[in-house]
Amino acid sequence: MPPKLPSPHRPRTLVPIPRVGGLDYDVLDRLIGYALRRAQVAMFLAFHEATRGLEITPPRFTALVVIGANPGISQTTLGNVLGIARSGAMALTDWFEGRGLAERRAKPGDARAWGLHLTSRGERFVARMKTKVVAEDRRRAAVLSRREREELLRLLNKLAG
Amino acid sequence: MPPKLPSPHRPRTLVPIPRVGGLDYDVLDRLIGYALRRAQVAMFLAFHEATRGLEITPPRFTALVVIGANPGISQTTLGNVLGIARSGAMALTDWFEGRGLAERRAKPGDARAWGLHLTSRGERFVARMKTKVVAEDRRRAAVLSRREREELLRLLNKLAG
DNA sequence: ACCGATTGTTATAGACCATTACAATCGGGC
DNA sequence: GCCCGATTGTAATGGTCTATAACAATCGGT
Repeated sequence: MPPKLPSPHRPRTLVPIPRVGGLDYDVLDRLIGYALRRAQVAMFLAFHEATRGLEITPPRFTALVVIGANPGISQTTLGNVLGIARSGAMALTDWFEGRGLAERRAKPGDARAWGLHLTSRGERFVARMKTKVVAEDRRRAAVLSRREREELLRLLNKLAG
Repeated sequence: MPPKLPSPHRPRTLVPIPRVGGLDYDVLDRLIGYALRRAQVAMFLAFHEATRGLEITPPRFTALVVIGANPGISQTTLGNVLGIARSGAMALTDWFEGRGLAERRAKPGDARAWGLHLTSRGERFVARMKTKVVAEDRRRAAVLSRREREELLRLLNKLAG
């Protein structure tokens, strides 16, 4: 058997959080936080599956979508949207520029900040990504009825504040 | 102003994922995965708040609860429950032993595996933790009605598979 | 014109987790 | 009773993600 090639990027969690038979979960079964975590890992793995080979992670996906929908956005704002520090937003931006997906352009009226924009290659890439990710999200959520899905979205957003 | 002491352990995300006004979220608003992530971060921060000073993270909490409810469980099984590799389960166990919360005991009938058990100090610690975490989970979920909470739990578990 | 705030940047450190390799032990088939 | 593949715990290593701190350039209000 040939040696396994190292994956170019690895999801941080590789396996779903299982429900081990015959085990007492005690209070965990009553915690929304725990159920949330399990569901999130499941959806994350689906995401990773859908974007296989694209080297895309959830933060990268979110960032690209946000840049695409809000051209000229600053790195600081991008960081705020993602809930990460500015240095992290910068690392993301570097990564995008390194692959020709997005670029920094001078911002008229403020010489400190850059405005972020997708390249045309980035536009195509994001469009393809969105299709795949949305399809996978739908597919994974297909265990729920349309009504349940709407309800879940509503409850989650309420919870997120 | 006195220099800020380094926190003994830092949550990986320090701020909630906000909803930035005037921003176009494009397709993100329709993705369950994204809503899930936002809700999870919010609950995680609440968790971190509730366990302030205890140096407890969600995996540590889960592990201690599971050990408490299933004394004699092996490290490998613990890893499976958490969805992490054996080496990670071992690091957790070391951490617990280092603080006198849990211990490895020889397992009758299998000289390879250890059986994990809470110490009496661990028992008290877990009891206190459970109280705090459950209370905080309830408090945070109080934006939902009882009926909504039940429904959310059901939908999340369905999604997690 | 000055001064506090903001922006991007760099360097550094820490937490978390997987991978790999290894030794001891187990257990089923012969 | 012995052998061999599977399992368990362990140690060493590396990668990824993110925060923190410090810095220079720039902005903007007083």
